[in-house]
Amino acid sequence: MARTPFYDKSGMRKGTWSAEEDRKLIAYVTRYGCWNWRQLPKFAGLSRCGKSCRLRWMNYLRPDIKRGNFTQQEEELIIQMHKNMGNRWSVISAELPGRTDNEVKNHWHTSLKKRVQQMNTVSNEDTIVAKSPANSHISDITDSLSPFSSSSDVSSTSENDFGFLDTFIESMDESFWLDDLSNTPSGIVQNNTSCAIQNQENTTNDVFLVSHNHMSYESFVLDNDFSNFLNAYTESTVDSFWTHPYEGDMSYVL
DNA sequence: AACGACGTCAACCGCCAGTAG
DNA sequence: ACTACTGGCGGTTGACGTCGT
Repeated sequence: MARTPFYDKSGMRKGTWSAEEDRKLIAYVTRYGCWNWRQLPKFAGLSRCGKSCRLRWMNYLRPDIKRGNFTQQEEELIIQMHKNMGNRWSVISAELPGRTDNEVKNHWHTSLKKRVQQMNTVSNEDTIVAKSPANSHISDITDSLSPFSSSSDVSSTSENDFGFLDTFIESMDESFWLDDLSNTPSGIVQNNTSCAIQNQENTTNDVFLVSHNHMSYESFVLDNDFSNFLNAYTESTVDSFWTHPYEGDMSYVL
């Protein structure tokens, strides 16, 4: 079911994601968030385009994704909403907690579409669609849906595929979140802070990230941009800042 | 056992809207 | 007003699994 991995002309990897790539993406997004999908693969050490990373995260790796078979309740809701608004998959999936638009779309094309067509053939009346609750009742249905509903049939395949994730999460102790930040105090950037950063070992090839209101980030390469960073942020308040080890060609980063 | 037809779904592609400069 | 960039959306593809002959 997966596409054979290959590299395109520009050296970007395409096709099925490997477990190692998944681990890198999960580790990075969990730790730093998705501040810029296009830049993210460079920092995460992935030879993927940002679009591919976003898709992989949104459709497969997000922790709140519900897996397993669709319940009858979910299917009825999809049929009802599709009747009302057509192929608005993102809108429909928004009413199904834990389901992605891609998943809903696939399920429609592979299963529900034929079912609806068959029902329409059997009866000239609108069958189950007409009998389903009107739009005003959709919320009643969705209220009972949960990403981790016990009614969902979680397949063993999914469990096997995500075994590495369980191991990964188990290995995440407090130091996972604090190790870099503990070396570079966050908050107000002061001269002694800069000294502390400069005195760190192996910072020559580090990228330095500054967060603004947890909304945007700015990056510096320590050996080239450090004076710029000091001019811009000394004695100013920022949410957080930390170094990010980067192995490779630094011209690629900027 | 071998083969083809069909089903499934992760991943790709092109397009569009929103936003910043 | 224009351009470039980015994220998001929906349509489509391709490879593997399953089923029937």
